[in-house]
Amino acid sequence: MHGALSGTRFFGVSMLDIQLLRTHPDHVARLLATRNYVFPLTEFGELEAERKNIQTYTEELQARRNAASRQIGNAKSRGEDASSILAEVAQLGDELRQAENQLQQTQTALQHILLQIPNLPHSSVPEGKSEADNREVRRWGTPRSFDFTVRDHVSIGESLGLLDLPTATKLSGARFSLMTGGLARLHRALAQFMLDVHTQEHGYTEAYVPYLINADSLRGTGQLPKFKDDLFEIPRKKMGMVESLPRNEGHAPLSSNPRCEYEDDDLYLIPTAEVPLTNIVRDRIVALESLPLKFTAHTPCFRSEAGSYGRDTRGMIRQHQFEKVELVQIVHPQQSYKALEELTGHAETILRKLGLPYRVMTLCTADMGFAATKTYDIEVWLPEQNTYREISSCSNCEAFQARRMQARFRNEKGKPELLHTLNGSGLAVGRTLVAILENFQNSDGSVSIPEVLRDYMGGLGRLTAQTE
RNA sequence: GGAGAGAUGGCCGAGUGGUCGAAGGCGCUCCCCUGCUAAGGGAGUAUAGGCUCAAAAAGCUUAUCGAGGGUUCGAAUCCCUCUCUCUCCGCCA
Repeated sequence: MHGALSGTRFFGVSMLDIQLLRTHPDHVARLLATRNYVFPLTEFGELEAERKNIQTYTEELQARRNAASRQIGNAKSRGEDASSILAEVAQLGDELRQAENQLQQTQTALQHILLQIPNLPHSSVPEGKSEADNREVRRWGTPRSFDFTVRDHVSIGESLGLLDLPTATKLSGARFSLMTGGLARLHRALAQFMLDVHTQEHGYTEAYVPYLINADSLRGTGQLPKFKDDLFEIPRKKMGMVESLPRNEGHAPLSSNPRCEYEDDDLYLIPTAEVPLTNIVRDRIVALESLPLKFTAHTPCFRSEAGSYGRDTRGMIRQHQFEKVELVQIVHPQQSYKALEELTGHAETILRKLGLPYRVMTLCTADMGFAATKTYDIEVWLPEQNTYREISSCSNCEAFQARRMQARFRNEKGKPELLHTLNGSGLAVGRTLVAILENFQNSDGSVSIPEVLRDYMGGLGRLTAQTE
């Protein structure tokens, strides 16, 4: 019927608990401010009041119409004359239609606000203004000291003849890589190794997932509608001319659909496997006993990185295409912070096994991603840059994504309840490769291969210029 | 790509304009009965939103039968568009 008015659809895509927003808007605004997000309190308040009025009025009219229609049905089934009720209810039509349109407009306006709001930070997250306020939690490993001049991964890879960035640029453009021989194999070995550790030691279920994904899924995890520019969009070819025919015969304009401005048939290249893995539970009510769900997948990731031109332009640190082994957990709300610690530990395990020094940072309120309530970044030591660089980001999203996805479980009372979702890189493969090249470089230009990877490398102990 | 058939609650499945949020069955929950088990009897069993309310409880109400739109006083049912599933043909790794 009038689906756009349906509460389920409408509030299903809001990100914060709408009740919380209504009852404690000031509190929410204060928390959001710590994320450098200015919540339009006044506008929200006004729209909310308007919504309340119109919705009450609309539903009242609907109730009257429904009652009248029922009477008509009754009368007719008894063979009585219903024309007086019919005439009475006929007047309702215009009024109702108008009210419904108004309600829809208000809902849409409200929706625009709601869709932009990031998640609220957890109380344990340090307040801060920039990444400078992130807090170090722990450090592992000691950066090696070199008795020769350290080189960066580009220089190492190119002099080995295994990394060819100019050719990648010829093939595709800036921010793509071409690796060959032992380096390509090392890259593959890393992904295999990570997957094996997570499936065999950490209890994750390996998944093979689509790399092209729809708008519903991206909305579910929070990439849409706000971060559309960061995505590669694949338009569906519709060659037929049929499309030029009018699609809607009714009066309702297309734009009255609150979702349509970013809803389309197009597919998008996944920016991370978090999207397909987390969306596994979208529109599902899972059994309590099945929790926690733990998935891992090795996938390419595609990012247009529209906002970061000029950062990390050299080398493989920031690419349009890179590989990642992703960890996703779908958990009981009471378990999610414990799960965050575990998941972060799972990612750390990879670095420990590889022997790469790292530190763990708690991101401050200003530096967290859109969907997260709390995030640990794991930063690996890069000797040439003489600093730690992000190699993994592990987040608890609490019910933020679950609310958008309508991902629920049946709780102890048998009632549906929103799940909590977590994700983290375990790890970014390209950056791990960079870290290996730089940390394990030798004075003769070769690179030692970490012990745990040698089985995956056919026993090879080091990459040399001759490495095939 | 061509031709056809479908999409209903946790599951199966009925329902072609009115009292249908939806028969019946299965499952599940509670109660009764039986010494235990099995069988049997009874009751209940969708989700989301809004309003009243300090809150809870409760009450009233709206929406939802793949999605969106239309017709109608009234749509699971009629019309249009889309998505997905199945069968056959073609093509293909």
